Amino acid sequence: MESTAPQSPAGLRTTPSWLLSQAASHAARLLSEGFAAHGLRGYHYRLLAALAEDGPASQADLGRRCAIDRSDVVAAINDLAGRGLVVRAPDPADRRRNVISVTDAGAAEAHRMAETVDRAQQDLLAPLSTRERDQLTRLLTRLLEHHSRD
Amino acid sequence: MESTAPQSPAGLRTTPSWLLSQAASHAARLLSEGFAAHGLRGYHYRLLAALAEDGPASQADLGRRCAIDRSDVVAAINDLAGRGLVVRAPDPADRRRNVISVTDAGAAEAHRMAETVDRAQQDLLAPLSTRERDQLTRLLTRLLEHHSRD
DNA sequence: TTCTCAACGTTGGCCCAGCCAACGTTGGCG
DNA sequence: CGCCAACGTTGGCTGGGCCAACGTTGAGAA
Repeated sequence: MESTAPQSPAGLRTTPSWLLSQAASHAARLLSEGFAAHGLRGYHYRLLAALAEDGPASQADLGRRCAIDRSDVVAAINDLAGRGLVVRAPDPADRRRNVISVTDAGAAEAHRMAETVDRAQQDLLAPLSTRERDQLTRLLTRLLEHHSRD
Repeated sequence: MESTAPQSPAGLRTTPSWLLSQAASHAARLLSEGFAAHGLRGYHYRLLAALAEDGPASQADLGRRCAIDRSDVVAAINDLAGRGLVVRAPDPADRRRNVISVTDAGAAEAHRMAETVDRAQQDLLAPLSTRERDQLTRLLTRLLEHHSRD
């Protein structure tokens, strides 16, 4: 009885929602292992990448761009600023706001982390051919488009 | 500038791991909304379904079958037993163990919840054709097979 | 102008899922 | 008999996400 697979009930195991959640959890593990090597987490990268791509922004803006609650942005920016990857400065034009900008070190780190992310994708998709990867991406994109009509 | 999508940096938005996690989170939301109508949660259903499918088992066994930590099984079985969906009895053959069995009410509830799960799959996959659903399932299964070589 | 209301950053807290350590109890094997 | 493993149970920790409240600041209405 030392059988192999300790998974869920058969009924669930073949269910698309279950497959999705399992696959997502493998992906998350790969990613967070990669991020850990940088001493950072997923949301740090999201913020850093958003800043590197679209330029400086207020914390609230950043939160909206990255779908991170503004209260959580505070702590994450503290971390990034503490490492010199990002600078927090009061906005002279609106004293309610802080302007967050990437430093050179931050841009470099963002670039390195992007490579880490790429490697994780390779690992994740290893068993699939290029064509199949495209298929998967296309299907998932269709799903998301449909389900994010607000 | 009231633009529509408040998502992640462009670099991530097209990344398979990101697509997966987003799709999985939609799926999880659909499922947990469905489960909420039964006053239960996902892990309750996993346990109940495993019991209904494969018959009575000890808590440790159940945990292994469903990939739920044995400490979490305790509370979940408490809930299920409190609702009369399940019975916890000492195993006469091994006094370390409890034997958990579904009651008739439990079997009925499991059946109803399975229908709820089915509906959630329909909602989730609504934008895809039958053929595409099969493709998606096949691709995800391949991914999981590859990544769960222990 | 003054009043009112919204947005900002920040603190603190809650919830959910998953994981792990520890304990006393019990069984099986050397 | 003695040791070790498995059991159920308690308690606690982590990571991620969400929400409420507060004092500050800006902007539009009366």
